Amino acid sequence: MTIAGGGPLYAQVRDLVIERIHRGEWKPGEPIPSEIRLARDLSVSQGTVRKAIGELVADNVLVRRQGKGTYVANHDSYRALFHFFHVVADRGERALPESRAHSKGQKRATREEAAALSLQSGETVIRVERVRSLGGSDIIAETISVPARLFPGLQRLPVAGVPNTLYELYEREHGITIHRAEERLKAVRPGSRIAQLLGVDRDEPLLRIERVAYTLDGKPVEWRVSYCNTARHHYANSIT
Amino acid sequence: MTIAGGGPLYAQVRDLVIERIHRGEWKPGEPIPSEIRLARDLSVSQGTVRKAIGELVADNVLVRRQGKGTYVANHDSYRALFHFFHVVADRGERALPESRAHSKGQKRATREEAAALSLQSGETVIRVERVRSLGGSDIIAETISVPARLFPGLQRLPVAGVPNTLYELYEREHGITIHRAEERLKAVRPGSRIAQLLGVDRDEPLLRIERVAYTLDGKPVEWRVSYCNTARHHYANSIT
DNA sequence: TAGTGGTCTAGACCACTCG
DNA sequence: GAGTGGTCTAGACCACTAA
Repeated sequence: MTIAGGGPLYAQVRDLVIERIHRGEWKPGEPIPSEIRLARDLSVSQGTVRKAIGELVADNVLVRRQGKGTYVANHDSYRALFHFFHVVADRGERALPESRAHSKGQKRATREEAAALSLQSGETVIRVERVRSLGGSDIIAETISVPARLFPGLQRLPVAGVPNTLYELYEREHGITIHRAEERLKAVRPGSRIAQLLGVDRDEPLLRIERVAYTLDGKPVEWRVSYCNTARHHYANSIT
Repeated sequence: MTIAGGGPLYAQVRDLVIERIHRGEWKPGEPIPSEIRLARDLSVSQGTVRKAIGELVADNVLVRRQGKGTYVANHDSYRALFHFFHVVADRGERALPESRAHSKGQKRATREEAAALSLQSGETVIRVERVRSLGGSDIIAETISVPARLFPGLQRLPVAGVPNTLYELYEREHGITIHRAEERLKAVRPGSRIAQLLGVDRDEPLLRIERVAYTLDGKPVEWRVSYCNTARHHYANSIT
């Protein structure tokens, strides 16, 4: 272990752990070897392994459970709900939305999609359109685009089979873990199609949320544009 | 040091450091004692001090500078720009806005202000209204409310003297450090006053940003409602 | 009781800053 | 060269989990 590329030992250990997770050697929800075991295998001290793991825990890649072990984080509904979904009712509890996909297809990437996802010109994307509701009201209309080449088999999934929490699907079926995302928000007037889907007037202001989602190794893999009716809901953000 | 209240030693050290900063014993921009010095004074090992300081660095309370020392973080324009100000031009560099305050007064808190700032009924607030511009265009109209009791002397500041980066003023003049904030975003139609201030039509959708800002010890000290013209700008958010 | 993560110590050496 | 933070080690003991 002391021979590998530059940087401190703990950083090399950390990168090795990331590498093994990324290669699928250690899968989401499963435990990784104990700190003592890893230290012995890599010929470093437990403290060094501990520092490496500590960084990955802070970064939501691993989860420690005292007395049991250290696990690869898996992105269940709870994480999806509190981490990536920021639309909340003005009054009432935070809740996971219902989803109803109404369109799904494989197309050549538009210029916007190609730019957001760093695609070659002419690459194909799988595009899903759906409406999400909270407390029975349709609140969000969104279009989701992913590179077809990264999601083999997804094109054969029927529209009705598109799950509510897509990031779980990406992880479970395609081994792709969404790790971070960048969002851009604007207030806009809806086009006629969006207005119809949400049942609002053409002059009702909507919150437009554009999101690019990235994997653990920093590659963009999903582009999403959501139009949100914020009459009785809002987008919540914590700055820490 | 081994006698104090519950919890691990490093947590007690961490809380003690927070306490000394909060009491003004160690001020923003100044160095705190070295790790070795602290360890000796508190009769703990350097490793324990190091862990305590590490948490505070991760939390943006302290800043480490190798070879020099550990400093209490100070919220200069740079931090204000990249940490708390999220409105960015669609094209072009990230930039700090210009500000022009046009109203300032001391009033009884409205119900909304009292709720946001946990005020007693009848308490007074200082209220500032201003317009912020980016690249020469007026982009944001906002109202800022703070409890008068926490900002003595602020009421005597003339409107023209309201600085661009208020959080620096809070810290420098009143010893109040803004540590975190909660924001709620909506798309709305502007009222006539806001429309006039920003020079937009009454049916132009605006992004309404409501913010409550908190001190290091978790008390709300500022309430801010901003209306933002997002025709050529957007609100940027990173989810990590 | 065995195995895991969590805390704490003591000491070594390295990298950086500054006088 | 003295002082600071940064890395690494070795070992001890505690707290929690599960068989």
